[in-house]
Amino acid sequence: MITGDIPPNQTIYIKNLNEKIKKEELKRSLYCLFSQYGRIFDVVALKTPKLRGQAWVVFSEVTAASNAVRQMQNFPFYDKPMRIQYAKSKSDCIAKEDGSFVPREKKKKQEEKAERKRRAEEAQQSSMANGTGAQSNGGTAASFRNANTQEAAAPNNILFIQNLPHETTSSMLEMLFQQYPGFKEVRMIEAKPGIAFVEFEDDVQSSMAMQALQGFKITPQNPMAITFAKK
DNA sequence: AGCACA
Repeated sequence: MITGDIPPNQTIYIKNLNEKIKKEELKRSLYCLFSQYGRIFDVVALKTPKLRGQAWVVFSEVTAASNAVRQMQNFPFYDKPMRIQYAKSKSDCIAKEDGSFVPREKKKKQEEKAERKRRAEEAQQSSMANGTGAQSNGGTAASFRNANTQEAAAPNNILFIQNLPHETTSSMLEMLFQQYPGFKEVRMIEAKPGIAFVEFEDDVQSSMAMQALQGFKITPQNPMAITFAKK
């Protein structure tokens, strides 16, 4: 198992990222790519010699992180398969929320280790208690994501689009999606307004389109919620 | 390969 014995954490650690991608673009793309699994609090990436090619994505829920670890394992991202694990420690932005944050200063390695351990234990405890602190802002793409958080779909060349205005036509969606490589077709169902399926050649191309158009608003009230279609 | 938050 690639996750080894690292306990579940709401933050995932990603390595084997393409080091040529600029930090800001990398963070944006990771944000888009992983928002399908749940609400993201933060994406951390540094280009220092020790930390390039790696990133942390902080989710609001451990379940979202678990889906992401499973489903996106080895996903080809900028031509390199992502290697994903749970992070080894709690992210600062989480610690700040739950009050356990202590600004770090230079410490000896011994103390550092002890602190790691303490934090990991804390993380497990709080995932047991499982009080959900995330408030949903109903009506946005977030609520659709939440619906999919427990059972996320694996990457697929077909995208499932929700929250479209009922007036949306397939030619409108074609205009939007055909600008991305690998586009094949849009399918809508008369009897089910508000949703659509968009097919691409493969799942790399479909996920690039998903990243680009996630949350796209046809009207201000209708941010698109894009997930992979279920197989 | 590499586990941070400036």
